[in-house]
Order: sequence, then structure tokens, then C-alpha cells
Amino acid sequence: METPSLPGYFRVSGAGALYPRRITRAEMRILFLHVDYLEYEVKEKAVKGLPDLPKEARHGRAEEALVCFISAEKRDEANPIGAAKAAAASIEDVAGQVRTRRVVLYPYSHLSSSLASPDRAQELLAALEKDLRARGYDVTASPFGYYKSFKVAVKGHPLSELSREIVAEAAAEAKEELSDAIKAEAKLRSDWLVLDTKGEAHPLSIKDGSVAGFDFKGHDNLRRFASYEMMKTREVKEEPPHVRLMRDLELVDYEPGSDPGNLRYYPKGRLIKGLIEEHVSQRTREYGAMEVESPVMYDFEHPALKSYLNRFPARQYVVQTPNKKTFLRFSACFGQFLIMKDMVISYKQLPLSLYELTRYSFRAEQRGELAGLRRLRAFTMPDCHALCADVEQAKTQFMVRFEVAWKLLEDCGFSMPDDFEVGMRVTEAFWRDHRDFVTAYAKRWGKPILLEKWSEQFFYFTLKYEFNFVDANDKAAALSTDQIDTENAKRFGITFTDEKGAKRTPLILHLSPSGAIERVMYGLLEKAAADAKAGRPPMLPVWLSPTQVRIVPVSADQLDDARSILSRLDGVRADLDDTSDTLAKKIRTAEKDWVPYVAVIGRKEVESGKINVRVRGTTKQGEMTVDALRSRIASETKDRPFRPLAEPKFLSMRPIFRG
RNA sequence: GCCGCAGUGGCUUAGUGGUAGAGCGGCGCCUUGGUAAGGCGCAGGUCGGGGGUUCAAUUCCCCCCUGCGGCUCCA
Repeated sequence: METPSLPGYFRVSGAGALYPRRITRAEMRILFLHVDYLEYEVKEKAVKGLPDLPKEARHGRAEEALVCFISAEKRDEANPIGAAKAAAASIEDVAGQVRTRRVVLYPYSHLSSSLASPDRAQELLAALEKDLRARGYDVTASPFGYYKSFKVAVKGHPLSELSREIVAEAAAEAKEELSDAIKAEAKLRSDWLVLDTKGEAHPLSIKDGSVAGFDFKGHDNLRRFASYEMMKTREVKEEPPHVRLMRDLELVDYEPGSDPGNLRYYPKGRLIKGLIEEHVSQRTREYGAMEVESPVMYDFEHPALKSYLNRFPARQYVVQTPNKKTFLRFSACFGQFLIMKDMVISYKQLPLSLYELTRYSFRAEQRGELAGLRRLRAFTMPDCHALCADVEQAKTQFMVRFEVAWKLLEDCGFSMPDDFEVGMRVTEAFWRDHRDFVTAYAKRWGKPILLEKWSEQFFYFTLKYEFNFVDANDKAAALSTDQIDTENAKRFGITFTDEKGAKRTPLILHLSPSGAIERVMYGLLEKAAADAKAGRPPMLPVWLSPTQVRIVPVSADQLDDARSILSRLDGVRADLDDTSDTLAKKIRTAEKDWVPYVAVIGRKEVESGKINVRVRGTTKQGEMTVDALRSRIASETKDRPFRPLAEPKFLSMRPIFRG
């Protein structure tokens, strides 16, 4: 599998998504070792197209030297000469400190999180070698692009082990040395538009620090989303409200004992997450996808995955097994593609979908990017790939799946489409040939959408949408997403037999019907926080409320009656506050727990045989029978999965997970 | 990953170069209460971890961990 060579851009698959990634932070890295000796031996080629080395060049040894393990980084590509100059100065500095005139240059790609292309790296190393010789050093250059073994004896003094990161300066020089990467990146033009429901496209631009080109009146979230996408504006600087909520409600918490972005779920959080997971999987199966399960880790050396991953090693969690190096999946793409390539498929069976709920998918996101439930390193993503015979079938199926995603988020408690903004990414060619389809999509969505149009297809898809939740801090998070992938079937060798008996390559749709489950929770909590801020009672949908009914006896005299009422509420998550708190205190506790129905049992209720129900957020109470409450909840939770209470039904029996 | 800020009993926090106080929560006793905190008492702290400076460090310095904000990035 060969991905289009596109330095400066970079593939990420999330429900298989692919995004541009501008590399600006990486620098050349050097690890210095002051050694008694270093000895190396060339094993085999690591980079294709290199000549076989003559025998005398296959090993080398240097005594009493400063060894420099070097990786050239993406950033250096723009200016290899400047980078080499900066590196030479740094090496001279260190060599001076350890008082040696002998230097070993040892290309060592493992230092890098974002490796430069081999060509550029070689250019840089050659320049560096030349520069150092010019400064009068005795330079040993170990060959580039081969796997080597080495022996080394490091001196013990304090300066014997140092590492540096070096950035070339000389901006003027950089311009002349523009790399192919920069040129390629410059060639990719991205235009921003708003496409309204009538099919009219409004080109956007940035004027005076805000997005212009469309009248955003009545579409404030779309304005904020466009601004987020186009300018990365940050108007608010607070902790996202859902973080406090997820902890205060004892749902989810950070786990300092793990890696950042790997969370712990308390019983109530696990309950909610499990219910959403069940519902998403159920609905996706009903849509017609066949559920499968695939491994969480994959061989770095697998031919279909290798070149892809070597390019972006920093993105993956790496796991060393007893005999190979593997990476943890960042979506179900690999697993499903590897299954699909071995399947025997007829056109009669298309469209054909596989589905998996990945618990977990892993992405080693940068530390500063992590945030509560919005952005994680380990997350649960439903991922559903459909093979389609041709673009017409893909378009039809795309909309079938759109309805699945829409309904799912609606079921989870979101208002559709009010709570989301569509981001649509499309290639110029697809836009030209299928503009009617994109317009029909906007019409179906029911409000204007943000369109990013790419001049060329650099990524594996021609069309992609996301439903973006825009939160109180003006940050956008994508939930549901689907794409039309024109490349991966070929890359993975997935085929079907057509009417004429010929092998053909299908298109692949990549759907995450709800987006990451954690993000669904994030959205629900953010929505609740927004309600609270607006003076409305924050709550979760009844089917997701950890406690649906709280029975509160006025005094201990009614405990027995309360227990019998509790026993009549089977099929409902009902619990009983059997503490010795006062009534007011027990009501307060129930309100803090966001319990939608609080049933008070006192002497009056025992006599009347009815219960007094306080409905969440209102101070209004109403008399009703137990059966009436039961059927009310049944109708509110119809067609949703059910799980019993996650904790003991008597509050006095519950431990506290978090103050 | 980079820059800045933060970390004090389960939670929220006060405070200090001479080893810490409060509220909530917990436990006990009293209270038997009609819709968002009843009363009294008790227990609970290696002041995130490691190193350094100092007669003495929770306090000052360095490194690390975790979190927050920004950058970058993105599902």
C-alpha cells in the first residue's frame, strides 16, 4: 500500500478521517554521547533504492569521540542547509566542552516524532558533515538508511550524555530552500463556503477578525463553528463545564495512575456509557451492519500498514509483544479492511456493512490537546464500513446512514439539527460532479452547513461530513461522521465480483454513527450545563438517568411501605433513601443527583395508596399511582435499552466514590 | 510536545521559612422531620512525588507526575 506522498500532510483515520497536519514544532534532534569508543555494523537497508555498500563501508569504529545520534525532522525540510549549520554550531559547542576533535555522525531516526523524508535528511547530513570538516573536525559518518548494530562505551563524566533540539533560523535562506513538502502543501487550496438549504453557496473570508460572506443572523452556532474552523478563535478561557459535572455526578474521573486521556468510570458513568453503547450497536445492527470484532493491536511490519505508520509513529501507542512491535488501533478501519480483503463478495451483496464498537481506539494525542471527555487518548468509537459498487450506490447509502446517525443522536437526547453544525469536506471534483447531491444533503439537514472545498484530492475520501457540537467555550467536537473513501479498497485489496464476472474495487463508506461514546456523554453534559446556566434544570434523558425514581419516606415510620412501593417498580431504576436525614435534606440529595422523579411517601400517601411525585426541576408535586408513574417512565424510555441500578438500591448501602 | 498557571484530609478551600485551620462529607449520639442543608461531638492531613538550599521546607530552587488555559492538533 502506498499512500500519496504528501509531506506536511498526514493521515489519520477516525472512522477513518484524514486531516491536514501542519508540522511546525518538530526540530532536528541530537543525542550526544562522549564515548571511549563506538563500533557499528551495517545490517540491511531501511530505505528503498539505496546502493549496496562495499564491504569496507559496512562497519566502522571511532575511538575517543563525540557521538551524535541525529534525526532530521519534518521542519528541517524547509531549510536543510540552515538546519545543518545550526547543528554544526551546536556540535562544536558540545565538542568544545568535552574537549574532543573527533565526531561521529550517526543517523538515528528513532529520536524523531516526525521524521523528515530520506532525501532531505541525507542532504542535511551531507551538509553537516561538510560543515564540520570545514571547522576542522575529524568526522566519521555512519551510513544513512541502513539498519545497523552498534557497540558503545560511554564515558562517565557529567557532560558525557546530552541531548539537544536544534531549529534552523535564517528565514531568508529557508525561502530559497523551499522543500517539495511546502510546495505541495501550498498547492492544496482550501475554500470555505456556507451552503444554504436552497443550494446557494456563500464564499467565506476573514474580515477584521471575523468570518464574513454570510449573514449568520439566527445561525450563531454556525458562525462560532466557522470561526473555530477558519480562525481557531478562542473567546472563552475556562475549564469545560462537563469536566466538573462528570466528576461531581460520580460518572467519570481522571486516572492519574494510567496515561493521560485514559479515564476511570464509576458505576453510574459505566451505566450511562453502557446504555449508549448498547443503543448505538443495536441501531447500527438494525440498519443492516454485521457486527464483528477485531484485534486492538496490529503488527508494525504488516505490509499493508507499515509504510503508513512509519510516517507518523508519534500518533500511535506502541506495544512491544514478546516477539514483535505492534501499535494499538486508532479506529476499526484496519480490522475491518483486513476481514474484507479475505471475503468473497458478489455485487448482489452490496452495499455490505461491517460494524464494530471499538472499546477502545487509541490515539496518542498531544498532552495539551486532551480535555475531559471531549478529547481522549483511549475512546470508544462505533465504526461501520460499507462497501458500495459505485458512486451512485454510495450516495444512496450515504443518506440511509445519515438518517441512522440523525436518529441515534436524537434518541440520545439531542435536538436535531439544533444542537449540531455540519462540517462538510469535499473535493473540487466531487463538488463539480455531484453538487445536487451536496445541496440535497443541506436541504435534508434543514439549516445552512459549513463547506470546506479542497482544490485536489489529497486524502482518501472525496466527501465527508461531521455533526459538530459547539460548546460553551466555542470549541467544536465532531460526533457522527461519514465519508466516501475512494482509495482504501484498492490499498487493502478489497474486491467484489460484478455482473459480468469481473473483479472490481468497491467504494468504502466510513461511518461513525454516533461519534465516540465519550463525546456523546460530553455533549449531553455540556447541554445540561448550558441549561443550568440558562436557569433550566440540568438533567439527563430518563433512559440514561442512573436513578429514575427516588423513593423518599417522610420518616422511618414509612420505610416498610416505601420498600413495598420500590418492589412494585421493577423495570425501573428506582432506589430508596433510607438514611436518617430530614425530608428536606433527602429532597436536596435527590435534586443533586439529577433524579427525574422523586416519590415522597408519608402518612397521607400510605393512607391514600398513591404517591406524591416531585418532577425534576419543578417544585410542583402531583399525586399519582405507582402504576401511572411506571407507565409514564415506560413511555419515555420506549425503544431504549434498559439496565438495572448500578449501585445498591438502598442509599445507606452506597459507598462514596468521590466527595 | 511548547508557553503560562495550579496541586493542602474523600470534596471545596484558608494559611505559613519554625511540621496546618475551616465548611461539606464520614462516624457516633440526639432529633422523627411534609419537598434543596436539624443539633452536638469524634476521627481523618507523608501540604502531588523526588532531589537541593537551610539549624529548620508545606512555604525558596531544580526535576518529574497530574490537571487547567493558550499554541499546535483533532474523533
